[in-house]
Amino acid sequence: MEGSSLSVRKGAWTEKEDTLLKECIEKYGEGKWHKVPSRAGLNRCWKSCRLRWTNYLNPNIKRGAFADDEVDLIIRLHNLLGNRWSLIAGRLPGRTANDVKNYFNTQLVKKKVASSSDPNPHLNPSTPSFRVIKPRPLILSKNSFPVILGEDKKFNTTTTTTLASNNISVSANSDNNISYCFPDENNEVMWWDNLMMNEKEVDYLQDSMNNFNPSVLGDRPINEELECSTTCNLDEEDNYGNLDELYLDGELWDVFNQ
DNA sequence: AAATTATACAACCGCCGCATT
DNA sequence: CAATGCGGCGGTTGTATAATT
Repeated sequence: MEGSSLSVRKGAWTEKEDTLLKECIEKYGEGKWHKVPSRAGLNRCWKSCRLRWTNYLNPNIKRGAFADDEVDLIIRLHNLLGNRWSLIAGRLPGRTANDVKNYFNTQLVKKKVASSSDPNPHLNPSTPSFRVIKPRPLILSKNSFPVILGEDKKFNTTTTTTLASNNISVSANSDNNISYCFPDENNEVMWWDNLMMNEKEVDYLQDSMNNFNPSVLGDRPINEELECSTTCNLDEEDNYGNLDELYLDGELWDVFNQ
């Protein structure tokens, strides 16, 4: 079993141990955690070292109470992603997955249980938005995947299209990598537009607005685990494309024969 | 003031996915 | 293809501190 050596220390870390670990990371950098205990001279398992660094010693960690906007974002992302704390924390600069998980379990679960009359709809289990929206399998057919390109050159309106029976927001970058998300039962897909974009995506979107490429759609939320890519023949006249190939998670879908 | 209970969060554990051999 | 190791994740527990009785 991992980390079960009898001589390995457990429990709270001492200042001395913290110092040794910090010096080790500063010298060798993050990674190669299995080497850290010997390198640092610590009688700890590598997992304990890694956890101590990622959840506590890392200087990038943000301390203090969660701000209102952070709490709101946690709730919204949890509604979308469920208990995928690392993904949620990834959208909260300086916050660790452990922090987010602890906060949610100690602060928000209590409210969730006790607040059916909560005015905040995201804390009220009786509202639809309280539900966790889980990714659904895609079923595509030729007829349901007619057009995904063009439509708005200035990115100032929503670009959606109909895939199968769902309205799914789609985005594509210059490499024809297309991302999409599912709407909730109220057909709302907009709320996390900006929240779900990282700096690279924002930069890309702004760059795209200045130099329109017809194979690019208005940027939409990205589900990081459900990404598809396509190759298309583009009709330059009307900016509408004909789908040639569609890949979902690396698997080719024969969209014209379904 | 002491005992008890509740809370916050640090830390551990087992499992899983991926890369390498 | 199977075995192995590494790194990471989420669930859960442990413990220090605060609040309450």
